Amino acid sequence: MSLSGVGELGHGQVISSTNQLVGGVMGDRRAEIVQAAFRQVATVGFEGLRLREIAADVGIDHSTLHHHFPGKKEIVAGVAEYAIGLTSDAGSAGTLRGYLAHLASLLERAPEVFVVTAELDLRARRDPVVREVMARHLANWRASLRQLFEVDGSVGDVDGGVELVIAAVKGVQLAPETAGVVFGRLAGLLVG
Amino acid sequence: MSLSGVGELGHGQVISSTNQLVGGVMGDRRAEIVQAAFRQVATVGFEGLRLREIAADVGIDHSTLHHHFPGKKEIVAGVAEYAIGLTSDAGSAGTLRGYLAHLASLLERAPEVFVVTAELDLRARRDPVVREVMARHLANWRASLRQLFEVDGSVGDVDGGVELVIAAVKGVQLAPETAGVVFGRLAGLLVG
Amino acid sequence: MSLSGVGELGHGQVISSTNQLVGGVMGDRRAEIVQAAFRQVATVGFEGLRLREIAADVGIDHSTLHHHFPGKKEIVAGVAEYAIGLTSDAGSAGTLRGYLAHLASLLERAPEVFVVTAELDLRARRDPVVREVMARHLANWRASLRQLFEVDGSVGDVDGGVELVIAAVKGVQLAPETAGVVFGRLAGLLVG
Amino acid sequence: MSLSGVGELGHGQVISSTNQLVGGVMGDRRAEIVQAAFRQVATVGFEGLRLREIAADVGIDHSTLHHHFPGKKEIVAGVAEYAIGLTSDAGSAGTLRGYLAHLASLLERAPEVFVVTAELDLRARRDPVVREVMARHLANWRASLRQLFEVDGSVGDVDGGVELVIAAVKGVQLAPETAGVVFGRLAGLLVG
DNA sequence: GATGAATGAGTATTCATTCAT
DNA sequence: CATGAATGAATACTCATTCAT
Repeated sequence: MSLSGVGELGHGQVISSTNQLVGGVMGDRRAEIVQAAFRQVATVGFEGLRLREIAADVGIDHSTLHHHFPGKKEIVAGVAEYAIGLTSDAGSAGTLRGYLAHLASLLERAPEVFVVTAELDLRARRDPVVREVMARHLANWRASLRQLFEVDGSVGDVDGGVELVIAAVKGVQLAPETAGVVFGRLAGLLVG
Repeated sequence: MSLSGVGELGHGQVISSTNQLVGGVMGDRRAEIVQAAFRQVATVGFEGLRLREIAADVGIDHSTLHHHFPGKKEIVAGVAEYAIGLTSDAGSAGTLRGYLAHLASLLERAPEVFVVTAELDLRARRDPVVREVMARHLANWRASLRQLFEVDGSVGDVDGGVELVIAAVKGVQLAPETAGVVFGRLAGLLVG
Repeated sequence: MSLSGVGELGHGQVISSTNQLVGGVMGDRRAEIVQAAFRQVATVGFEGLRLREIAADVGIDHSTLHHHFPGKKEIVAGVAEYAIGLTSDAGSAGTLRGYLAHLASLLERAPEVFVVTAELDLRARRDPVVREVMARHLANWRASLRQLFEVDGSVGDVDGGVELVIAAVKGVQLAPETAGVVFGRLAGLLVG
Repeated sequence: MSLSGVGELGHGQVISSTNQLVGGVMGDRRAEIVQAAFRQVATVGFEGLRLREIAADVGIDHSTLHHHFPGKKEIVAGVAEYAIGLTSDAGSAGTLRGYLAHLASLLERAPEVFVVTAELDLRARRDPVVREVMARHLANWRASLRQLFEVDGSVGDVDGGVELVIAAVKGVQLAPETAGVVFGRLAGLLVG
């Protein structure tokens, strides 16, 4: 994998050629809209997400959004897909310690990714589409982590370890400044 | 401690005589309103919090809310104070293992407390009043946990352990079904 | 007459023994309320007149106002009666020049009296009660002025002179800083 | 000058091509809205000005108003600009007597123009935007009148005369039926 | 007389969405 | 594709008034 893409979250840029967000190659405008929405969510949450702001950010009229997406729901779904795409490539780190270090670095470089993920976790409780996306993501995440534990030759309760890592990562999302010490302690406890 | 009060979160009930939310004994109606708002947030989030719904839940006209609270902001602040009051009595558990067991039980009995806390964590990013309440709560939480670690005679990185527990609890808030295994693993790692 | 009473417009004071505003000797509280309302109108106009502000100014609960006045309409009527009482004693000045000098002085000492009168002139267009009060006041004013013209031995169009004085006074109400020059020119033209 | 435009204040009509209210050619809808608001103010004052009524008068949904104006404040500002535009062409009358005759005629044909001006004079005390518009208008008015006095070869206190005319016009605004006699007397006194 | 709780009609404003051009 | 006009339901908040205590 590569968490490449994160670095290109700048304003107005187009995501990579792998942006198959809603079932096909996404047009430039669609990608721009999703990314603008992503930035909005990172700033004001889903609570403050406004189509007019998204449109203004992209530089088009707000009614033009409906030429690219049927409605707000679909844009939110696009944000969910996009956000998990930015964190889902966990496996390639090789070791648990490497993975945690990678996450800590990402938290520092692009904390908004984790903020949006936290927003999505909450929204998933009410929005079936987001719930489905997040469930899929969680399954992948669990599988990746289990593999990592096995590679590490970790003994003991693997399932518990996996869930603990997931919980710690989620819990650290909203307080990035504690990421270093939390991941450090976690790695110390899990892999010695 | 005692997380008493949690069990009485039922619809329309009045909280106990210790409900000193804003610096004095809160009137019955004010408490009812805050609790109704709390329930609403647990269900639809701050995103979906509507004064009309709160009023309907309490059984009064929505304009009467403004007789008790100046506006929505103050009700939200009341919810924040109320919610942290329900989880802040951590210290009395005696041991870290006991504390985690207690939290697991609470998560099962009253998961909405944790959902609201997660909502508050996100809202704190935009709402200075909520941010202040949550910061105060976090400071107390840290102090309680540090004490718990010392009582346990825990060796090693106490600060890291405290932050790890906090992160794990926050991370588990949104997936209560993993609480048992996560807390079990965590206790196993931290206190042997 | 005497425009005495103007000096007693201070906060909370009771108006003179002639305060037969709505048909009887006005109780202290009623007078306080009317005067507080008068001050409010001088500041924020009828547009911004709020019963709660009046009550707060008097120092009572806003619902208590309805023990003294049936409703807002009646308080407004009281303000109208009170305001014209403060300017209606025109005749005693002896000469037109003296009267105009007197008005200029009053405009300087208590400009709010004229502001409220202007508000009343506009409100009279929509409020029959105020209209009736102002019509009565205008009739008295005309009679007083006509007498003044006759005493002065003024020749020429007396009616025109009277109406011109009234118009000039009304026109100057909202720009008190021009009162001196306007009244000076007017006196020069009318009485040589 | 020409106070043309006044005659076209009828319901729903579009003002002439010279309606440069906010610095450019105003869209038809914006002009319609301002004119409807103007009519409302003439009838019920700023005190009774309601966006819903304006919208109903224009024949659009009340939320559509916000597509053309950010809020009520801006509509009020538009009314101020519009109203002074209807009376600001004073200078072209040639003589003071001609000017006063013109005003008397206008007062008879379109008294609402003067009612709104009186409302604006009062509102200017609380609304900075309106205050600025009215101050500008007053300065122009004074300059026009001074010019008129000079053309007439008027002797004596020109400034006093100008202020007296202004006061008389303002004072007559609320009692149009006295306009004839007041202006007649005024002309008699000022230009013999 | 006085108070606090409650009401309900009303008020500007917001916002996703639709539609004709 | 894109725009601007328009919509209508929703939203927090206001305020005079009523009523039980």
